Amino acid sequence: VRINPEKKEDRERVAQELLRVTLRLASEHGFVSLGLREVARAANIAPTSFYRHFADMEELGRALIQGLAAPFIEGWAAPVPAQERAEALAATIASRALSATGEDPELMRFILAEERGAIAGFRQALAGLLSTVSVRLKDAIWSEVPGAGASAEQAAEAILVLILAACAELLDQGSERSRAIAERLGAQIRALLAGAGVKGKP
Amino acid sequence: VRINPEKKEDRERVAQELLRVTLRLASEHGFVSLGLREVARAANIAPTSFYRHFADMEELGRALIQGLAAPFIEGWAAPVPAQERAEALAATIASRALSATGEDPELMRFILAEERGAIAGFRQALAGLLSTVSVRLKDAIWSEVPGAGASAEQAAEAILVLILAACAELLDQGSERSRAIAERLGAQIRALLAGAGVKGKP
DNA sequence: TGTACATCAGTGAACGCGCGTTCACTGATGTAC
DNA sequence: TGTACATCAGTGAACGCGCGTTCACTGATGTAC
Repeated sequence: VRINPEKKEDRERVAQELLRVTLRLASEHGFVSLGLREVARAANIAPTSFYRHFADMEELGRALIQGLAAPFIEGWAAPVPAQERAEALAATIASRALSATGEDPELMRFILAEERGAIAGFRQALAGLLSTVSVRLKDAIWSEVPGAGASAEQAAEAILVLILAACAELLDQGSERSRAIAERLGAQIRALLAGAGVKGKP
Repeated sequence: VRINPEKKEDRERVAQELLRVTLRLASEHGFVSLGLREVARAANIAPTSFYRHFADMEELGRALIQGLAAPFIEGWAAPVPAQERAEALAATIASRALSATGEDPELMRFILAEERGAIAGFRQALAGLLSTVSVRLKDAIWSEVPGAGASAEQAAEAILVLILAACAELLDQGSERSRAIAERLGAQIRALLAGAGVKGKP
């Protein structure tokens, strides 16, 4: 029994719509407050049709993390040709995260909220995704400062935390303060790297 | 019409019980998922009795922030005799925040979750409470490093962000890793202060 | 001191409503031969 | 090519349930005189 690619596309489109609609509603009331009927209503499907895609809201939440949050976050630390210096990598990740916040604020709100939220499984999943970013940063510092040791990891983790905080502030403050937020983040990152033994531009 | 202090105590006791019970349930399912009946049930009062204390869950949430979160957070930066050095102040705030996390994890979870959560009013209220901590830290840096300028504020805000992230990790990791978390936080703070021009212990 | 009245936290009954879930059905599409 | 069957997303009706809220009442306590 082969599958019609056209029908498969239809099915996928509805599932994606459920995910996007959930992000929109979650940015207003919070994911845990959402009900199956509320989401189905916003996606223009019958409540019972929800079950054709997800067993319940928890499964939908997991799909959100694996299907939308994961590529979103992994994109921040995606490789860039000819960029091996740790400070430049940190600046790139920061810049990408801030841009991503502007491009998909609802997804960013979901990530920031659930990273600190009450659902332990979501916290763990998001921590895992975010750790791949800080690990990449740590490796860059490590290779640049041979004797860095644990301080490379501490610095990398601190930088990621500062980046997320800046994204959270950007979400609330609006884009008119985005310049100030980006500059402050840059200064914080440079201070941290200096403290970890990474020298700035000569 | 004077008020019987004994009755007033009773009333206050029930209200406090509602707040504590809400914190407990919120740490399990998230504040926005809680219903009035669920909270009343856990506090052993009839659903209708809830209205004797709060108009709705939103008002209870505001009381949580003003009544429990505010003194909790303000305690971190409470003055200590003979402690003017910025690095020592930062270490004190960090230590107090980590201890507070161990002593009242449910309140800490609430603060961390709602600081990033979907309710804008809660985010703003908590940001205001937390900013008093970073302002105190900024002042200490400022008075110690006269030429610090904006970098004092940037460093103070970064330190607070790192402290909160450490508390979040402590909540999840359990107390067996508390030593490692505290030491990493200390190293991150020292690195940041060094980058902001604050010299470590001579 | 006694009596009448006011205050107020707590409560049970009752309401209308939206929820999650089940079920049997439709209709479009694909497969077998 | 035509016919019979399989698959499957979508749906409306229906269910039992818990929700938020209103109302009138109780009973303990305080106040007035």
